[in-house]
Amino acid sequence: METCGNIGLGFKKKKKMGRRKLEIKKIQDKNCRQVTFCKRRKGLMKKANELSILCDVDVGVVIISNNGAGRLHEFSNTNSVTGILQRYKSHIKEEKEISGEHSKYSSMKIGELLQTTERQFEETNADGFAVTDLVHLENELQTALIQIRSTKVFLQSSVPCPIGIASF
Amino acid sequence: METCGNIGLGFKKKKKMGRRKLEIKKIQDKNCRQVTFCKRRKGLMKKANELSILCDVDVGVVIISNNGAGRLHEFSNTNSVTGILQRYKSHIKEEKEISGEHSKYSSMKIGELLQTTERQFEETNADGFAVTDLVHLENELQTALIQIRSTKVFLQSSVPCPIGIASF
DNA sequence: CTGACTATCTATAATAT
DNA sequence: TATATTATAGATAGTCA
Repeated sequence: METCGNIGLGFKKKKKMGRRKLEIKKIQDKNCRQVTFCKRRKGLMKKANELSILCDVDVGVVIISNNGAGRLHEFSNTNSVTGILQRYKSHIKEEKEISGEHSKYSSMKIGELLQTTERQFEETNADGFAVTDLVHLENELQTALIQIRSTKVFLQSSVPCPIGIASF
Repeated sequence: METCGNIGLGFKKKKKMGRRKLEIKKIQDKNCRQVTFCKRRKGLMKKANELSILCDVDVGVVIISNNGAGRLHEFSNTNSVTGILQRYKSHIKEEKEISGEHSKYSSMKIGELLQTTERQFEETNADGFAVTDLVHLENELQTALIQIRSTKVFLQSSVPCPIGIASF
């Protein structure tokens, strides 16, 4: 058996060899790539968590694996800028629960959501801007984005879209 | 001088001591926290880049430092889900160039943008969903989000908002 | 803030289970 | 697939420039 890394040596395996230097390029062996992905993903998340604690900063990490399903992995210590990714994740999870129940947002039609957002924006504008209103708008638009992305994914994969917008 | 890490030993400095184990909690000494932030941020970005190459996956990292300005640092090897953060970054950069010029989007009023998006969505719907249309919608909404976040930041910092929406 | 230096700590490649 | 092991490559704490 050859090494599965990027060294390209042809030697046969020995028991308990330690790590060897790794060239940074795509790992060709599929199995080894998966093992490395599992390890390094875990390591990256750990580093991100440590950085956020040690230095008191907000950190967000997203990883999307191409292997077939395009699975999403993420770390986030906060809910501000990276909050959209958390919501994205929970939305995907929600879709996988093929129970007929939908959240407040996923069961709303996108067109309605846009109209509501538009109306709320104008109302907000009449009284001048308020941060809380903008936060609300932000959430609305993020939700619309999530729905659009979901729809896009389902169209691309030719799978029936389970959320409310199918009724358009 | 004492060590500035999280060890809490009271010994005096010696020349060229190596690293010592670090407890994962907020580093109290401000200077040392900054140095560690600089190092570990760099390390995290490197790891993220390596992971994306070695394992052929999409990786996005965002770091927002609280220290005063709330600066944004990021890594992204792709433009898909994390693309919004890249655009966010470039938008912030653009704002810092206080030249009177605005991009196509930043000079558009949010209300107009929402109406345009709404209209485009309905037109798209008439012919059924198309991925390219959804991509376009996605971009529109992301831009609206960016503007809302910008406005929010400027409101919170009590600084005049330089982009087009101030005319509302 | 960055950039070295160096001793040490930590992550992880190869491998086996 | 995920985890365990072990030797080693790589990251970095403390420090100075």
